[in-house]
Amino acid sequence: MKLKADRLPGGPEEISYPPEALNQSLALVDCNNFYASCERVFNPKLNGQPIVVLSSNDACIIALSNEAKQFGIKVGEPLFEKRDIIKKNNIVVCSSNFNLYGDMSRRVMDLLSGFISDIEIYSIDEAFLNFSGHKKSGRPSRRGGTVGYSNAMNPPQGVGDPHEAVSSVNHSLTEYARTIRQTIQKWTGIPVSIGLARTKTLTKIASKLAKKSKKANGVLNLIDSPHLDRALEKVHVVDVWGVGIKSARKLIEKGIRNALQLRDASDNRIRHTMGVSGLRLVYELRGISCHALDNCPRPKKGILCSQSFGRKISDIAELKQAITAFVTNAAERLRKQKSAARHLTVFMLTGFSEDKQARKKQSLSIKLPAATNLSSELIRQAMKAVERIYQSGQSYKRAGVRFDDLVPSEQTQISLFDQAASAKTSRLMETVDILNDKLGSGSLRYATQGTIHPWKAKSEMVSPRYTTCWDELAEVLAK
DNA sequence: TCTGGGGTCCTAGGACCC
DNA sequence: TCTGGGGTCCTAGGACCC
Repeated sequence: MKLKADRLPGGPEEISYPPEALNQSLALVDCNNFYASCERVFNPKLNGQPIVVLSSNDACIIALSNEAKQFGIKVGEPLFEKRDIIKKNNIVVCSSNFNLYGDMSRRVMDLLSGFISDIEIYSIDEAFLNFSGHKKSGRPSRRGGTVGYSNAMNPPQGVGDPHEAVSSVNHSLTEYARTIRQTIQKWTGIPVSIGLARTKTLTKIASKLAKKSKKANGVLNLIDSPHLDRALEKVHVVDVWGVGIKSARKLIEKGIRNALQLRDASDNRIRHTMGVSGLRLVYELRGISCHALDNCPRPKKGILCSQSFGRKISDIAELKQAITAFVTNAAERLRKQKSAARHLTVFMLTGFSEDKQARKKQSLSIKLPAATNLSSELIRQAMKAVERIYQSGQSYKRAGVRFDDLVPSEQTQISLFDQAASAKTSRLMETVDILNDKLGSGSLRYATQGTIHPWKAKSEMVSPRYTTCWDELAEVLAK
């Protein structure tokens, strides 16, 4: 594909990029060490302490406080490999507590939405904000709010000399970001870093530098900044959003080591090394937006439930119990977003082999006779799949189920013959969902799930669900 | 003996993200 | 002894068609 300067990579050639691809003012708000920070909010004894937070099954380290990072521990490393360092340095170890993190995330995002309506919640601890419309404050946005700053904190609008106006608006944006940062810290206890720039990829870089730099004090504005090139030069190529370890190796081989060199590399070279995604990324580094802000949450395209077992499992009955539980969980989420699946995949993995690398994976994908979100039907199909791929004598350490090819549930085709029975099952599902929502997930279960779960994951060092469970509220002692 | 070419659709797997 | 879980997008290659 030949690219012209004013065409966006990956799109039809006749589409030139829209003017708004060039002059956006975006921000990325990124919570610092989010899980570790959540643990600290309700347990101030942890302030200043090194903390690591574990994945499900207490297996891997998935988050660290700054203090813990200093000991050279990295995200993704298995706990058992770091036991010595943890013990020696009195590092606090927490099992993950997603009830708590999810609720804290909601609080942060609610506050952000109060500041600006054009917001994309990108992950549990990050959101992109779009300030591009600030000169037209008051214009209705797609979400029904207004584009621009909230009234209480409307910054001065630039007037007079256009250059001065831009820099004045830009300055006020930085100040506004500081206000946001202070408010989040004060109201939720979560520290955040904010990066401002023309494209999402550049805001990622800005927020990363904001986090590191003492001078930036948590906010870095790279919009029209004379320091942009120097900033890009500081960022190693593997730290650029969208460059993983595989691409980084290839780029380094070609002498591209930092974000500045990546930005200035030729289109052909990048297209050849990293494909069209790489090209988009490089355009973003040049200030041309290829990843628009998406402020409208869309239904998932696939829904997955998988888990590593607390111990190895070789009994097919136990495997079936686990898979039934996974299907039930994923089907609940499927119905929640009002989708039905046309495709179901069951997979099972052995433990790691002795060379610590290869693990055997068996999987089977089934095209369902009709799109469905009924747990009973999905379980029936999944059980057939288990029977087909299960190998007696094999011991499994992880399994899962995935629904794909999702369609809106009202589009599902039901044969006339099945219509009455299916309507009845749908009503049953609705009731089960309502009750489980009220009484707690898993209160009503299919019998095949069983009542004893030897495959359940470990979670031995979990903190209380301070904000989402009445029995586990934080206690304050008054003396 | 000689063994098209272009198109579409589907799927598995790779790479990446948090 | 002990190696997470939930996603998205892209690509290559096979099957199939004319």
